[in-house]
Amino acid sequence: MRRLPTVSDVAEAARVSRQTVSNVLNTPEIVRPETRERVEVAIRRLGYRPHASARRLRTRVSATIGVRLDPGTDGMSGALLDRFLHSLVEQADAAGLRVLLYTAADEDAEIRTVERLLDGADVDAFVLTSTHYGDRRIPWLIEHDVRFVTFGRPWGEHDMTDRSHRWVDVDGNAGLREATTSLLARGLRRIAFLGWPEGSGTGDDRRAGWRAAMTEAGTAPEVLDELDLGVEEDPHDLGVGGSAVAELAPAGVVCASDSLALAARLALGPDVPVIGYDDTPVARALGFASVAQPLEGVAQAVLELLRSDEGPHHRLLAPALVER
Amino acid sequence: MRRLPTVSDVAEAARVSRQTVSNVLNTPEIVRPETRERVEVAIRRLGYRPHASARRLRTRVSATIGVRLDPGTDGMSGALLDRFLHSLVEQADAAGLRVLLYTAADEDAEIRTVERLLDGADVDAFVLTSTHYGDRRIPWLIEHDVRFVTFGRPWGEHDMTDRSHRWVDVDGNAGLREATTSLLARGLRRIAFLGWPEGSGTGDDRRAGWRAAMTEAGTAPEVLDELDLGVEEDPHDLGVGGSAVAELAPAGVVCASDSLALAARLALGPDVPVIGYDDTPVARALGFASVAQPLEGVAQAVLELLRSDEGPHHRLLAPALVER
DNA sequence: CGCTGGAGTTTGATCGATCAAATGCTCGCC
DNA sequence: GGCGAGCATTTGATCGATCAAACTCCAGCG
Repeated sequence: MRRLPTVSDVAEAARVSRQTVSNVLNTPEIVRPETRERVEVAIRRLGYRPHASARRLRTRVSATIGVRLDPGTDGMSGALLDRFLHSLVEQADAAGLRVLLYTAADEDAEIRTVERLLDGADVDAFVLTSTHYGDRRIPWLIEHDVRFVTFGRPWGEHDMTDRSHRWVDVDGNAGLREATTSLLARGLRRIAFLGWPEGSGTGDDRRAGWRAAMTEAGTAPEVLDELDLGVEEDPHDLGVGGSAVAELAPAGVVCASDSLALAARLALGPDVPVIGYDDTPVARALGFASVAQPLEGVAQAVLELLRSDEGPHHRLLAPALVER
Repeated sequence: MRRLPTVSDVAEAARVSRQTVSNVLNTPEIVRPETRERVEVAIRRLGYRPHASARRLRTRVSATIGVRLDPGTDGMSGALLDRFLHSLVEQADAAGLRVLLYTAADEDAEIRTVERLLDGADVDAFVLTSTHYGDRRIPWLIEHDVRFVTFGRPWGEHDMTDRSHRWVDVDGNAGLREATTSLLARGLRRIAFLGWPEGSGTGDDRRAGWRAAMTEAGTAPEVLDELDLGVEEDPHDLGVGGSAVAELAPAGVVCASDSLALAARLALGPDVPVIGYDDTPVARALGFASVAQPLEGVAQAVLELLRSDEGPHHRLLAPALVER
């Protein structure tokens, strides 16, 4: 394979110095227009492309984002991460950033991996998904002054407005409120909520959205409690959630996930409207409504927060109800 | 942030030269054991980690694999790629390789991206998924002497035994044969096939597996043709496949995908056994059997083919039927 | 006329590693 | 005793880019 052209080759061809070529690439505004033009022609003619590793060595910037690929996500929303990743890579690319994947069995292993990636100058910022209660990675990253953004708010623990922790999240509360409202608008009153047991941040947030909309519509507290179902999600058995919701004989159901919605749908049949969460292919296939996360928007927000130092350090995006 | 230790720092601490430290890391067998020991102690004490970019600049090897994240895969098997990616990253990490993602809108854009990644020494090998009939990327890669492996055989076009194209694939034919045989073993005879219209490599391969098993069991050709359904898959409407398969009133159905299996299942009810393909969460949730691709095995095979120059240049793996 | 300042460009050093060649050392053999 | 072979280690150059400082013009001004 032929030797690739370097800045020096371009410099020679354009009869300028290496540094001027470098300037044309990095700070074109300080180069006189006619010189710049000459260099740009030479770049195109030689098919020059900067050598990323050489640049990284010198600048100590890798322009690469590390993203962890979670092991566990074997649920129905595995495709969710997939779509998010796709948007992220697409937009990162447009911004001249690369996306490097890594995995780790547990948090400690992840911290070691992160250390390795940072020291090797492979990666200079991280995007974390599926943060959870008491996540040990967050304080470690903050303490080591590592740039990162999480997709998911910090539940509990430290202050949500802490500027050292940048995060982007989707407003599940608003999502369920909208879902519930849409059923209320159809004249339905007895709308059940099928979610997970209390204790998970996202789950409780979604539940609260349903409660708010129902309360606003004048539902009595004891009815609300009756209609509120929290079940452990079991990918191998939809029965639990299904039979529980069938017993209530609700006029409609809003759910914390599409797989719960699937359980409800199968138990209740197509005549009782069911609304899921995440708008997975299952929802599309079975034709029930679902709350869709704006993943492109999340990806965009993540990149913006990673790059800027000013402005807000967190972003809460509204999901959209996909009616069917 | 403190300055990271370099080879020179380690060399000084161990009272040897830079090169000896480098040798301990890369070719430990040529270093005298006691010297090696001293250097290793210094490495641990200083917490030294090689600077990946510096090494890449010098060696022109990036130890990074580029993987394209497809845009289209919005079907039910999007999670498939996800699981494959996870295995790949995990195993690549164990082998000291990194995985970099990229996207591209079309094949030409992908070729340009690949060029950029290669020239920037960001990536030195590629893994391509979802190869299709007449894929222009393959000849380009071969011609430019780029190391790559595809997950998916070359359908049609050039010789499947061509050593310049390394590939790994799953034997869908064997998978459907096994699925069909398992239903035959239960005493069922009228087993339908629900797949895509003829013309797709994977689809026809799976169909052929069903045909082989059925023919072996003594099914007459005209019955076979009657039981053979090819429908366009439409994620928004399962009706087409469902009503077609219901009309046949089969004793069992084997399908080319889980979403087709879902359509069959919904149309026929839980009493007619249905077998899907890909073992997605939907199959698990609804409790129908499915042919599972051995994705960890695929990832392992991909890495083996990428690394070795000897031995076979392609690998066909057998899937496993997951009964339920 | 000479001095200052700034825009535009060039020069030399550097990032952290590995390669290629040179050096020192020990051992065996004539 | 001298010499070549072979092992272990060191030295100097290099990969391709950017940084920091130096240099060259030329306009503006007292």
